[in-house]
Amino acid sequence: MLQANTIRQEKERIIAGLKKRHFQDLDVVDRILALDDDRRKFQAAGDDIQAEINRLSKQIGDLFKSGKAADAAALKDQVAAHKEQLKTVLEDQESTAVQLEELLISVPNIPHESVPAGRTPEDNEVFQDWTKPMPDLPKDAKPHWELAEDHGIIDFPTGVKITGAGFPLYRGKGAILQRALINFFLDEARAAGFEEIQPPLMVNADSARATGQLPDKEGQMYYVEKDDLYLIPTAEVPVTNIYRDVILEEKDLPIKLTGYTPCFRREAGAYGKDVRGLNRVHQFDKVEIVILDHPERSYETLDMMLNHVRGLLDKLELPYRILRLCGGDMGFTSALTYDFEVWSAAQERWLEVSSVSNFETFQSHRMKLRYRPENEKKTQLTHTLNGSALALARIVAALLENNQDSFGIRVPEALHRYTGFDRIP
RNA sequence: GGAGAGUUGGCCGAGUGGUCGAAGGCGCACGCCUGGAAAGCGUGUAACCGGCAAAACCGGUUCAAGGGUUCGAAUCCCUUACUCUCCGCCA
Repeated sequence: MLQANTIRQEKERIIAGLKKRHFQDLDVVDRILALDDDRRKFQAAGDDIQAEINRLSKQIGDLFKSGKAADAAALKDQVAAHKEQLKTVLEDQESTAVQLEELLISVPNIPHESVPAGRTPEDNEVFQDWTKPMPDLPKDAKPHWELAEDHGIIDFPTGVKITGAGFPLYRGKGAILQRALINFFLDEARAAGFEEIQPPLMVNADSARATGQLPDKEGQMYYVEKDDLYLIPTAEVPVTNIYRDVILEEKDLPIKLTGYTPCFRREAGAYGKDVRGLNRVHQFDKVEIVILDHPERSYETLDMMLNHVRGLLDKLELPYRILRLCGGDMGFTSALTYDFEVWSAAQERWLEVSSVSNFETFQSHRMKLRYRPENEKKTQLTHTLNGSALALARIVAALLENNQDSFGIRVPEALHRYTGFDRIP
């Protein structure tokens, strides 16, 4: 969430940014500034009254001690009058603050200057295209859900029986391939200097709010009412929240974390051929990378994360392209997002497998994640970044489809030491 | 799940109505001492909001969270969360 101060100081930039997002309610900016002014007026008034009450209370104490109870009683009446006054001021301040908070939380992050204009996914900029040849598939090439069934490695119907649609059941080499990919991704992240985290898979509302899933994506998360907990839609939530309400030292930055978790997403209302098989599921595995870094170098860090993901896809020998999301298609909390898409040869479409974003201070403000600059007293908000590195289900879809031949499926070499086999079946 | 005890600053810990943003210790920073270090000595060491664009300074808030009693609450009362101990259950 943006800070009222930032909006006051950089009003023009904020409005331009909101326009780029095609955010409708532009005069929310003026309403925020007006409420913020009110809030500060109420606070100044309240502080003055409270200071007077504090002063009088001290006097009363002194009077009692020196045995002048009658004088004290007169002052008590004064305090009582001030308290009445204070009560209404505090009520006004509180309701103003609540309204201000509601407005602030409704405002999305401001896009980075490099974010392309545009409204829909079609307007996203192809930041890096695939220039090498595409896989040459046999005439009777099959989509991954047929391949998976043929080779008995993913059992969709039994997943439906046990749980419901969108909960795939992996068997035999299919299950091993999952494990192999997870270990491969984790090892690569560790080699790149990320600390491995194994976080809780459920989070409380405070955590979901801090990273921005609440209130924006409430309907996307599975919610356990009895215990008031949410199943995580991504490791980003528990991993970033490690540093909620923390003040770091400047020298501690950057902090680089990685974690594998299953991810749970309700994906309500999604049906049809675009979501068949592994294209969109309610539970999938993902290795996430999270970085907390200094505001001055967060965009270099974003580039570094891009390189990390490129390396993974290169090693998996998958054709991919990178999109720079346009203002209208970016997530609510992000300032700049790159999506990685792999080519799914049998379906002849691109599948999103990674989303790498810089949130600047949007999450850290909600999260109260700060750092103390060297030799300075005042704390600053840290920048937070994260990316998938990588999400499994669609990677598996592409691996199966792109590497099929008339005998089965070839496993890319980088995975052999993890799978223990080089072909399916 | 049942019973009991707790929750105070970066950490440990004192504090049962005013002199408490909070003793003391540890840690950390700076200085003295030293050839250099350790030890010792001294000084300092929370966050947030507002006045204010910033610094100095001033005001306000914060002793798990929220509410209440009181002129005045870390301290008394209520609610909630969490932690620990014992019992029960258990991968």
